Amino acid sequence: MALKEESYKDKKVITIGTVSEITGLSERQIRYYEERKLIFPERTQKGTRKYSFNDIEQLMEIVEKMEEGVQTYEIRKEMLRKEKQLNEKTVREQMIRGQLNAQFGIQKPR
Amino acid sequence: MALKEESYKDKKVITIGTVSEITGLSERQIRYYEERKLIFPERTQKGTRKYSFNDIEQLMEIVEKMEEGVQTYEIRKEMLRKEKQLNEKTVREQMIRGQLNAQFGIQKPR
DNA sequence: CGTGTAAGGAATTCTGACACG
DNA sequence: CGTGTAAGGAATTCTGACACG
Repeated sequence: MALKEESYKDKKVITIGTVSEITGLSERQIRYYEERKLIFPERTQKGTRKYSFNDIEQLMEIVEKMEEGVQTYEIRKEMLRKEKQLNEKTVREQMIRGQLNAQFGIQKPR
Repeated sequence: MALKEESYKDKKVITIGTVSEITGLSERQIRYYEERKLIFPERTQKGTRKYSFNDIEQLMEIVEKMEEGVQTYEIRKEMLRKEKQLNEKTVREQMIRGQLNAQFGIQKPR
């Protein structure tokens, strides 16, 4: 798995002006979508927002939904739903892994 | 090839303050290494420097060299040398590809 | 609801220069 | 050579609010 590359995608290093340029959204819009809990930038010590490439992709998706007339609240619900599914999937996988380990896994030496 | 991921690495989106934070270098140092042609940030319309993750990695390497007592001029020479090697390799590969194409490649229909 | 805008302040970035060495 | 710093100006970002609807 390209873990190293992923770290670039998730690192919050981009200022709002640059995000605005890339996405074509106004800073007002970007801050508003944060208010509606659709994106979660980090803050520097002085309070400046920092976004990741992932945030930018998320914003692109939001733009598409908005163009379809979907409201921010609906977009948020959809996000939460998908997150929940992902969590359930992870739990399921870990349970299976746990059972496999119990039967065939490496045991601690006694 | 992970082209999409590479695009994150090469995209110039990070301001000098953030680069300074990540690398531990002062802004003065970062600007100086640019003056010595060791890194090549882009500029916004208003003149603000923008760096990529690649630039940050390059800076990390520069730091190591500097700690070994290597001067910026030497580091630059090394960079140019490596670049030249890469170019020669590419040319060589393309020549081989060209020859293969001439003998076995897809021909334009007559 | 989603977004524009003017307002005032704080933080960021830029350049050219002086300093030390 | 490599880096710190004070200087002055320009551009960025932030928040809370009013506006339209």
